[in-house]
Amino acid sequence: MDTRLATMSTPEDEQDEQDEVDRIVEAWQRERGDLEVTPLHVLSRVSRLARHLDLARGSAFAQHRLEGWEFDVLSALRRAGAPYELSPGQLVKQMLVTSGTMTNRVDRLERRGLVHRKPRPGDRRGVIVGLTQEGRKVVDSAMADLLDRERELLAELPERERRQLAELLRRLLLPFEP
Amino acid sequence: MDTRLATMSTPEDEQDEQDEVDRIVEAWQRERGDLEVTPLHVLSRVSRLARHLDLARGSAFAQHRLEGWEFDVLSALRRAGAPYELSPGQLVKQMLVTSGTMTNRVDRLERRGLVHRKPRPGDRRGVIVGLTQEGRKVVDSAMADLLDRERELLAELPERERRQLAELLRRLLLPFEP
DNA sequence: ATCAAGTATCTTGATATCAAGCTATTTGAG
DNA sequence: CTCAAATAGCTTGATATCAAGATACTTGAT
Repeated sequence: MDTRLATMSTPEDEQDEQDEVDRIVEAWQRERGDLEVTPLHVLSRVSRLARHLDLARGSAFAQHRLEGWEFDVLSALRRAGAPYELSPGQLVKQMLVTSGTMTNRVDRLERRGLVHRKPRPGDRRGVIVGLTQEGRKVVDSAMADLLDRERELLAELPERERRQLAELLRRLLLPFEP
Repeated sequence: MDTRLATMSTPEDEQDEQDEVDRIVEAWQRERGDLEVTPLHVLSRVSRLARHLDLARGSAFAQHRLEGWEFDVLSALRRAGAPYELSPGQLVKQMLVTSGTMTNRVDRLERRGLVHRKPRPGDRRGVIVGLTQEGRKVVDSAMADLLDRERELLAELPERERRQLAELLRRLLLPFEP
């Protein structure tokens, strides 16, 4: 199959080449002409980009011996501000994971000395998770590296388009998190 | 905290309210004024939207008793066109998973009668994975439901903005998949 | 004062995933 | 023709995740 032909046949003449999603949409149109598959142009790209981003994050954190999910927990505590403490329940809400998952994450981070648990004063059901000094050091340097890596990925787009993109994504996101 | 105040203080006066990412960026700016955290405006939204999309996909597939990863495999076979066959290696390349993962996925789909394996003619190392009739029926109806659900999510944006968004995402994606 | 309902966290069992390595087969250099 | 390297798919062991439910405590209605 010659992709140059396909490029010629697109309605708007973008100078850019096809990406994987363009090929997927084309295949669906060939196979199921009866379906309106254009939503894939936006949402499949969101999924695929998130997947690549996840892999990039993984490599940015590797130097700090951190998994992506470990960073997520530490950074939530870090940006909460001094004294860098949150309950497991608050962490669960921010990360869209189950409580069992969070128990496991905190267990592991505690074993590595990056966070500590303490009883919550006045509510004996409750626990407070806090950053250790080591934890804060690690998350601060990992965050700097993550931002460097993210800036590289965004280098494709000039400032104006970045803002546009952020605004369009916000509008899709708002129904989920008002 | 009163979010109405925050809305007033944003530099550009968008009529929309804050989303979770705006709050995260604000928190980082408060805690680490020295870091340039604006990349999060795009990339954290991509991650979060992908997560929500994943959950939405899950509920769209539930009626068909399909997991998201099962649909991914079936749909790759479906859009390959008749006779709906691909090698495990081709499936691995399309989905960014390891070969062990794919073996497991195909095993499970085979047990459910949605795909079948057969030896590849002329190469005795090789295997060909193909859709069964049942598999094709299931993926066709699941795809229709998925697109319905995706259209709902995109209802926020008029056609013009959808195209814009797709084009901006393509530019970020191209370096990964030329 | 009592107790049902709600809340906060943890436990258990199942499973999808990955990294690393294994086996069988094909390819290509000499 | 021979054999090292490449390729294709599978196996194994470890782990992060989830769903469901257990445990312990708090709140609120009566």
